[in-house]
Amino acid sequence: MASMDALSESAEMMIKNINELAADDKRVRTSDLAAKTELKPATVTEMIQRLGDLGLVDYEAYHGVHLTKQGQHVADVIEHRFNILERFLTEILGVETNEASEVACRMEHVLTRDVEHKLTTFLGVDPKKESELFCHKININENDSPKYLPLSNYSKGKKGTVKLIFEDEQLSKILNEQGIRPGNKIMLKNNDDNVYNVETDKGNFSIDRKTASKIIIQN
Amino acid sequence: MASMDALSESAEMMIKNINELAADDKRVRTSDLAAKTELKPATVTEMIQRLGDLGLVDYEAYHGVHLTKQGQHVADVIEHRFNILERFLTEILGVETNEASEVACRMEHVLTRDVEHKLTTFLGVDPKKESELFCHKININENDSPKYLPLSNYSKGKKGTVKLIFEDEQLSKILNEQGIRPGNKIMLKNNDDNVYNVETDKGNFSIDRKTASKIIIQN
DNA sequence: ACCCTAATTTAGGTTAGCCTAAAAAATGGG
DNA sequence: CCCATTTTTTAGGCTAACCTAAATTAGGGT
Repeated sequence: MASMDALSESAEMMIKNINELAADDKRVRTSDLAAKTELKPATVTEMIQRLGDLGLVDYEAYHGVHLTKQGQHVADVIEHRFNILERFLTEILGVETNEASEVACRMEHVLTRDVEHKLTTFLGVDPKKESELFCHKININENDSPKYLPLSNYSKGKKGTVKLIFEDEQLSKILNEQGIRPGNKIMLKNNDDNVYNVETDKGNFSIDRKTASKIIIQN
Repeated sequence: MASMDALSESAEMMIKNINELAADDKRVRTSDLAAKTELKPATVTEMIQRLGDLGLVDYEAYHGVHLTKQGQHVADVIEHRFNILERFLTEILGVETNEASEVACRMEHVLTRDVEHKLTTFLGVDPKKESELFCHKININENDSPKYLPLSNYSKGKKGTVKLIFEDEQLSKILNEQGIRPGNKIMLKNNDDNVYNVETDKGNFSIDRKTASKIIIQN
């Protein structure tokens, strides 16, 4: 199977265009591809022959092309990458439509699966839907998923980084001064049911359980 | 003047590498470029001769190259594009460093000025600093500043509506319970470089910068 | 000052991706 | 069912970006 990453931008664009011209299951004609890509017919012929050799299209001389299952998969991935990039550029950055679609069309060829997946998550699309595009499931975030726990749930000796503090400003300020502020590393030295002894870069100190439950730590 | 957009990825990479090897004002040697780019010396010679013809480097046979003012400008733009792309990929999307830097290295060549500028604003770098790179100032975002910004980029007292939260389910859930969920209104009460104090309908709390950068607010 | 080695360039080859012009195949109207 | 027109392919050429091998230049040691 021809790996996606091996394909040139030109080859990927050709596959994309074949896909976009394929109404029903009809074969796509050389001249239509030439018109859409703004390439000369001879160039298109050359390209689709190469894609045929790679098993990405079913090419028959004088009778156009049709995406193979493999080719269709490539087209789907590229289309999805284009869509999320375009959405990111317009919805998040506020780039004007035409420019967004040009830039997305260049960027779609250099995304990796992981970046694609994370950008998809960022935009709020169900990543499960997306990952169906891939034969073998990807579980990118399974191993490295951070664990967020309230300090009150931490076990002795565990180290982590303060992530959030749910509290009024006053307490926040006090904790702050003791080195318990979002972004700082702390370590739970030991605790009993009511008192949590913590080490921060400012030294050691103790917190009651209720307060500890409002300090969220990421390990 | 050779327009940036006319340069191939290879040519831009060569300029980037010349820039990175240029200590003080010393001329950069062919062999050092060959080592860094993993190209053969003959290929490097060919390239830098072409860049010389374009007026981007000052090439003297057997005596290496030096970026011209024009070439330095190209290098600065590319470096900046790389930096913001890398920051976006790691800080916002959470892409792992090595992969982020590879992807950024491919994407840096297809960004437009407008996208570069808007991404810079999104990441919270002073766009004035950036625009010094360009001979003629661009004021793209002065009127139409993007509607969506990470919380980390908000200014004190500013109110907005939570739009997206990019994070794993666990953190999402925690934020949710505190009133930080898409659709809810929040207000940034104040912040310093690392800690953001936010008011929601559930009360006040504090967030670290990295987390704040993943909460996208619409004003 | 001279020579030897390392660095560099030149010469010539390859491939992908474009082109034009000419040849070949399909197709449809009479 | 045939041939004129359109479509497609083949043939041959070009450039950028890579390569190897051979020729050339630079520079340090004696």
